[in-house]
Amino acid sequence: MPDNPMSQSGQSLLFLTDEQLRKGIEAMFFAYRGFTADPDRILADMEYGRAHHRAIHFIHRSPGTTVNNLLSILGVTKQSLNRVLRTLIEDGLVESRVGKEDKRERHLHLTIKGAELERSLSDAQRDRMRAAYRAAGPVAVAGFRQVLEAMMDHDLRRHYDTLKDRGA
Amino acid sequence: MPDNPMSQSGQSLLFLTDEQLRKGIEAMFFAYRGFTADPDRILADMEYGRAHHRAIHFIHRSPGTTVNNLLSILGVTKQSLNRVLRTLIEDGLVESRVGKEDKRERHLHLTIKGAELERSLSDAQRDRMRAAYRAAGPVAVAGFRQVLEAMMDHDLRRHYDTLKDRGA
DNA sequence: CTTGGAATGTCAACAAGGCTGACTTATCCT
DNA sequence: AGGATAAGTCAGCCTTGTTGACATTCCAAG
Repeated sequence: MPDNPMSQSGQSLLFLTDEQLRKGIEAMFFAYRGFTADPDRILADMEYGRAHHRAIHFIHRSPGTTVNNLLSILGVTKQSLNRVLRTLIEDGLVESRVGKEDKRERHLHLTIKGAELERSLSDAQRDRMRAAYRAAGPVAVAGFRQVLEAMMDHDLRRHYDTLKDRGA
Repeated sequence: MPDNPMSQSGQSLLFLTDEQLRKGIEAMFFAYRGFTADPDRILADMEYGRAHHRAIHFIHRSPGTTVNNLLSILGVTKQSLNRVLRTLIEDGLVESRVGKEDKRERHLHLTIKGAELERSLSDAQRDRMRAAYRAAGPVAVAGFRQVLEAMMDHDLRRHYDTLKDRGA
């Protein structure tokens, strides 16, 4: 069946061509813009940016996480994170509690107000994701996740997997 | 077959849960970091950044494109693009030719030197993409593209489609 | 044919959010 | 007691986004 591009041989030949790979690269670029567009719009009205969104997301995801842990998840420097964290704490969106076991540590939690913002940001982002999932269907979604997971750096993949199954 | 998560009913119930959507969001976040990591490493050694990479990519992709067209593809202001473009032109990676029909326009082309950098950047990025594609397989790749395409903003999707099939 | 508006591209100045490096404070652990 | 670790801070830099003002060119209405 040499004419059917979906045949085994056709698949194995075509999906790794430079042309296919380049389309994948451009798809990532354009899709990521869409992915961040809705939260960005919400944040633009406040004095926050994408960095605040990321911090809020992962604090919500791992309540009580330490600054150090957040640092390695986000992959930024401590100074960068600290600037963001300081404004979030000052504005009463995030609470920093001295560690009970180890008093050097600070455990981060969202306040009610912080959880509200997290909710509105993730609602917006999930709405788009849901529409994309629905349009593409469950088989496509499984493939989407597989490729993304294979694309991650080893270290980030570890963080992703650690978060992955909590509460699933 | 109520126990098989891959059954029709299981699929249609599970792939749109908030939990599934949140995992997709995190997969996008971590995968995008991997996606840009290799070109970023190359660029860090020079005095360029990700913005230069994007400009070079799309000039390579659409030789002779105007500044205005590039602007709407990249979705930045013309001042932002101009700064990047100016350094690329000064360094002899990009050539800007006054339009023949409309002298207000500037048509952009990569020089030999520019094409060499483009090559090394896209080689690095394609290598990672190829490994991910190979690991996930052709069916997953098709799904990956479907979900990403459904996630794009309408305007960006138009640009993506316009680029999509040239030379494929 | 000229003149005014629209379009294209350039320059100047500023802000967000990355980065490095040096340092302090508090705490833990050997 | 003393080194290692967690967090926070200050200073200063770079990239890359922003807005506003401006020059050039085109085109169409008077």
